[in-house]
Amino acid sequence: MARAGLTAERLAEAAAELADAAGFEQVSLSALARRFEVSVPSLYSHVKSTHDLKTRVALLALAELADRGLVALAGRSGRDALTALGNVYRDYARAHPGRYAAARMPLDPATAAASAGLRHTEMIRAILRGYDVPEAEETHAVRVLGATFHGYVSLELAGGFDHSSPSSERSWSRAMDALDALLRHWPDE
Amino acid sequence: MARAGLTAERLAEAAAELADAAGFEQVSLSALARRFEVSVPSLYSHVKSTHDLKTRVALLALAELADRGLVALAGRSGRDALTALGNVYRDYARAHPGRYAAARMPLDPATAAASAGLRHTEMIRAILRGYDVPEAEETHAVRVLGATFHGYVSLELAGGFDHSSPSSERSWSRAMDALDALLRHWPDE
DNA sequence: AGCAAAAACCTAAAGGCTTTAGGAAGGGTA
DNA sequence: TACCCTTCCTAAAGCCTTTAGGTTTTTGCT
Repeated sequence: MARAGLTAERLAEAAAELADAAGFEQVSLSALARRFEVSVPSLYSHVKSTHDLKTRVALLALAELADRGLVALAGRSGRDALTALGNVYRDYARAHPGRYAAARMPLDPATAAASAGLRHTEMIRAILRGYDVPEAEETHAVRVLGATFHGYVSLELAGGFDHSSPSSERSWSRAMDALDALLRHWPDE
Repeated sequence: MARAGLTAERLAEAAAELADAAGFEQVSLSALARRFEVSVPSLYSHVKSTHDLKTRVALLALAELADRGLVALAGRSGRDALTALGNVYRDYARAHPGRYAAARMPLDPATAAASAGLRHTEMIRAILRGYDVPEAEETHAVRVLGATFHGYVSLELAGGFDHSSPSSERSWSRAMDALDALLRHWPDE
């Protein structure tokens, strides 16, 4: 019988699509087996476990996000760079909620170190170059920016800002204004 | 045979303990049935489904958090109030990670409306009374504060700030400084 | 107290998911 | 061609949820 020609990469890609369509928690080897018309145990030739599969989706999402962030930051600085990167996260989360959820999955330290996670830190750090945040404060500022980006996107995605005015669109824009103002006037220690 | 004397509330409480000890995803009717030495289907007399159970844990956590927030805000204003409420979220998340995860669970609109979620919004709005944020900007500021609180706590809980200096403790303190500064100098529209 | 109805509990069973064990077939290579 | 590695298979065990339908305990009303 004809082979499906599976690889761990193709499985991760299909799992990412499934996650976006049905939610990250719905990702299962069973679902993928159906999708590729293959028996479930066959998938264990490519992937160690469901957790392994999900981890691959997480790494995929982190890498895609970092790629997009890098493109968005090219040639921009200051407020421009800030909103560009913010929009990358927000747009990605809305277009690929399952992948975004995957990217938030806790990774074990070794996997995390080999992931694109560090590139994300670097990108936020790059934004700070357009502002006068003292070097000793950089990490703090990176964490605050990362937290606000992630927190906003995560609350918005969970529907926290639905059905109430003003629109989330407007609040997001004001959030970017606020972060810009914050970085321009970063408080003294 | 003696009855276990279960109620939906007792189940939710036990589920919350289980969530804190083993993770919110580990919450299951099976585990609770073992815990109370009762058959699994018996639990359906008290709870409609696993989803129902998890929703109850979410409501429990939201209410506990709101209660603590209210106490923390009493008699405080400005920066004091800001850090007090921030610490409530952060401390709760660290002491009760499973409950905190539950509180972030997406609720359907009707359930969300009946939850303590609105009290949370009110508490953050109360903090703004200590600052000169224009009324038309209140909702935006509430969302930014909520996003930063949640985002920071969530990233910290996922281990994002482990194994790197400076300490997360220090960054949290600086994050509170930053939010305070932001509210004192909220940017014009 | 007596008794019926409601509530709490049970067993049985179906169906979905993961994972391991062990075997068969496709495809490349000597 | 013959071999071997990889991909795929069936079988089976173990966990989880949920529904169906029956029994026992408790409650509450007369």
